Amino acid sequence: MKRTALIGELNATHLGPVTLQGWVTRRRDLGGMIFFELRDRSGTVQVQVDPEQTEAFAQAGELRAEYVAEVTGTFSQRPEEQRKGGLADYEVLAAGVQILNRAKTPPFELDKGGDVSEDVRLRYRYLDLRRPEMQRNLMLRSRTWAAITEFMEAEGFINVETPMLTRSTPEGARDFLVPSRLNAGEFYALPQSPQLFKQMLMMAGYDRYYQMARCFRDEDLRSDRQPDFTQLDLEMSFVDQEDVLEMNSRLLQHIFRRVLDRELSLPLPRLTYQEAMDRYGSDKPDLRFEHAFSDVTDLFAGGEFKAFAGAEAVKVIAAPELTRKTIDELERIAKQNGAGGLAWLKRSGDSFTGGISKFVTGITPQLLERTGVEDGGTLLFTAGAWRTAVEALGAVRLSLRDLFDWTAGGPEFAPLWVTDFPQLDYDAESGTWTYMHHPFTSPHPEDAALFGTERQHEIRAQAYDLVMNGFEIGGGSVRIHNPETQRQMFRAIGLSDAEAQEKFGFFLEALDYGTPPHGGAAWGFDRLVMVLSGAPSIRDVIAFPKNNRGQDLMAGAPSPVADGQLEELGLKVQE
RNA sequence: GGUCCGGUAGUGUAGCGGUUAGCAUAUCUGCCUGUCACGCAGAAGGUCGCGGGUUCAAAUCCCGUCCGGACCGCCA
Repeated sequence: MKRTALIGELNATHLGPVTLQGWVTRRRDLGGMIFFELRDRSGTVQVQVDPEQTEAFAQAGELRAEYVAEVTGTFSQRPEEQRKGGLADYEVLAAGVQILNRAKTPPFELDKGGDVSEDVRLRYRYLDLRRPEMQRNLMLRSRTWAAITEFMEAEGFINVETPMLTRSTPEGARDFLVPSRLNAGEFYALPQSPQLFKQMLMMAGYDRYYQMARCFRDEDLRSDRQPDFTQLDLEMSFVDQEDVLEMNSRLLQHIFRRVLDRELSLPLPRLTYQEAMDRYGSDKPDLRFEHAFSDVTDLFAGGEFKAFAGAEAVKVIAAPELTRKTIDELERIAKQNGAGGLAWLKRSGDSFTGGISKFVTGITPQLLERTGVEDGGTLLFTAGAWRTAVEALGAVRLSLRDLFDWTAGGPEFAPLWVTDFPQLDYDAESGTWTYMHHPFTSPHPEDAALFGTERQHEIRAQAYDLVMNGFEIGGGSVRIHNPETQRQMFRAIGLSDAEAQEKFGFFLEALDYGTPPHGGAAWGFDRLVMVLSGAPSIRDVIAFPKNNRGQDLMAGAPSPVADGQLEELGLKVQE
């Protein structure tokens, strides 16, 4: 290799002859003298070419953006008045400039890449990925991966791979299916997660397992969701919930040290699901700022404002002064998140005006006291069923965060555990019960007796989520290891023993052969890297992501396939 | 499936009933020996996403459609 150093590694010790290779970022041709910037993944340095170097000068005149070039010359300090700090204190005086390859004019200017529409960036992803910002993200991703495996190996976890071609189970997300040529008419499914496999590894005695697992879910995309994504999957035997939380907290601490060079103090804050929902309207609250709700159900109960009088919950959040237009916009958000409306009040001195002010004359002092709203500020209310009221106001809280930059001045990272998720969730539309986490989650021992009773919605699961900055970074649970409890759980979600046998027979069978108590977690690796890097979208930390429609605009996937391919698989595409 | 925002030279944008469709940058040409988002002068570059409608006249108003993004549904 002719290259003597990566550009970003250059420092005072390199003064003297160097050979560098990279891409041309920018050329400044002064006529009698040419400067250009040479860039590789580690950094950028200025190259100076004097006309006395006839050959080099001629070559430098040919350079254009994104040409690949090799420079030999002398790494030197710039004239004193031209030093701009760091690598900009130095420059390379070129003796030779060689064009290694030419480049077409790029479809967008790389140093404006952040402002270019994302479909253009995705179409030319290999150019987008040349941008220093993207290279930083992918290098941070690599360091995060390394920190994880380093920690897991040191903690005695065993890395085991599980199949990518597996069996479709109707639970959870929609499966990606893969037709089987050797078994015409039958399909594999790509794994939504290695859940059952990792539990069987526990049964098999590998009492600490981990894997960086690719997972696949055929659901609609979001800025933090891709159809194929990466999980840190882990599972431990002979542990209780505290053991799992403790180990995972130390893992996060380790990642912070290695990747961000920051000290994270443990234990992490915790909220129960109930508390998180009640105060912040989310099971993944953004705690970089407070702005919790106040409960004012009692103040309105039986009062003259009929919409609130009989509500299960009336919640209020204090906001700065808002225009009617902003309130209307927030109401739209509240409604989209299930609320019937968004009531409001404006504080003027020691009273309220506007909105529902004529209904609150009797309770003004209590409202002022409980919300602490500033003079001129606005109170925003939702009411109704508890979960609807808090979820809608939670969405409003996040809109206010973005509107008023509420995270400014707060901590950059706010990780916490959310615990005690409900075991079961009632789906009003279908009138059925379903699991909240997944059907292998163990209930709290003291709640298990409620299975099959009217109070089964009160069963708390030994399930937990790791939340950071309003994103669910990971989650997991203590699993059911008792076959009878597993059957109870299946019955509770409407699966008969026969149906359970049909869908999960192999798993239930394994459960009967001596299953240790076990529990674990899965981390959304892409999301973790997104939050650590401060990127606004998961797509910014994935090398080749898909757009909102699940398309890879560069490779052109998905695509039609040849008739012959379909035939071989025994498939026919419906017109 | 739904709601909202957007689609105008390669890129980013202005224009919102009558413009030669403006600006910046990139590109090309010429000049320029300390620039660093180099500068200066010039040139080229547009089916205003697509289709229909209203109008004397549509980038602009209306309807439909396609495309991108955010969110709801969905995602254990």
